[in-house]
Amino acid sequence: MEKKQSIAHTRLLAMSLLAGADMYGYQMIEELARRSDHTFDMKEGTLYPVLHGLEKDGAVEAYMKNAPSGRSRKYYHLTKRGLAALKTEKQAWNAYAGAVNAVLRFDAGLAPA
Amino acid sequence: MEKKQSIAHTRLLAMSLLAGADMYGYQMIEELARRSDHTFDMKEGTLYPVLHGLEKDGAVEAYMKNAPSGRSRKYYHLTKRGLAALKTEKQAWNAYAGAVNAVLRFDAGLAPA
DNA sequence: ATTTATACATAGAGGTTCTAGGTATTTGCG
DNA sequence: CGCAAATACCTAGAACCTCTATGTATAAAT
Repeated sequence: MEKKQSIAHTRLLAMSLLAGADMYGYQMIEELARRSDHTFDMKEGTLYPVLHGLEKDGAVEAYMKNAPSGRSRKYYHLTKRGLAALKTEKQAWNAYAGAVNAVLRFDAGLAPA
Repeated sequence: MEKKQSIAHTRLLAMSLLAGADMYGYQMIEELARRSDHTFDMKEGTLYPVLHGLEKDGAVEAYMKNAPSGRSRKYYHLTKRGLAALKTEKQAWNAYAGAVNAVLRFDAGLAPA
């Protein structure tokens, strides 16, 4: 019974990655692992459907581009709409994380007043 | 199509509440809303099954107690085992939140080096 | 040459939260 | 008092999300 890794907020993380530069899926997984110091090890079966969903929502646009090797890769670009969605989801994340921390602090006996 | 509120980490929040004092389910929902400044509005259909799961795992113990009104309430108490689980899940939350923030900071152009 | 890594993709399993419904007691209000 | 609202518990099934497992194909490594 392996423990599930629980990467919620996949959309947020994906859009955040694409805010810096266009990337292809496989690259995003590697970058995410690197930037999170391997806390995140997102699976392909998780990311690709999310990317397709973002594309359907108009948050990202895909285009094919050849690597120097000649290999074809599918790059994703964050659209203006996607940038707006990212901003919204960042705020939601901050509210969520802040609320969890508030509850945890409370139990630690650091209740305000 | 109402947006789902996504309260992951329900177990963590529930155990954290019980770390401060024994509580009954309905009270936990109210307390959670209060301490999170209404960021969390947990549903009964979410909490009760989670409490039953915690009980099955030995993380909490339940007992009935009458309110002054005479009404019977089911209180939950965090066990030693539950306290240990809380500690573990707190660390997991901190790692998770830290990793998300690291990725978000990266996109903000604050990459280290 | 054959294995490994890269790169994309989807179906189905398993887990989590919500919706929606049910039951019962207590409080508030006209 | 009578009725509505709030309190308090509970569960089944819908909906959603992530993982496992698998498939295909190309490039790199040995």
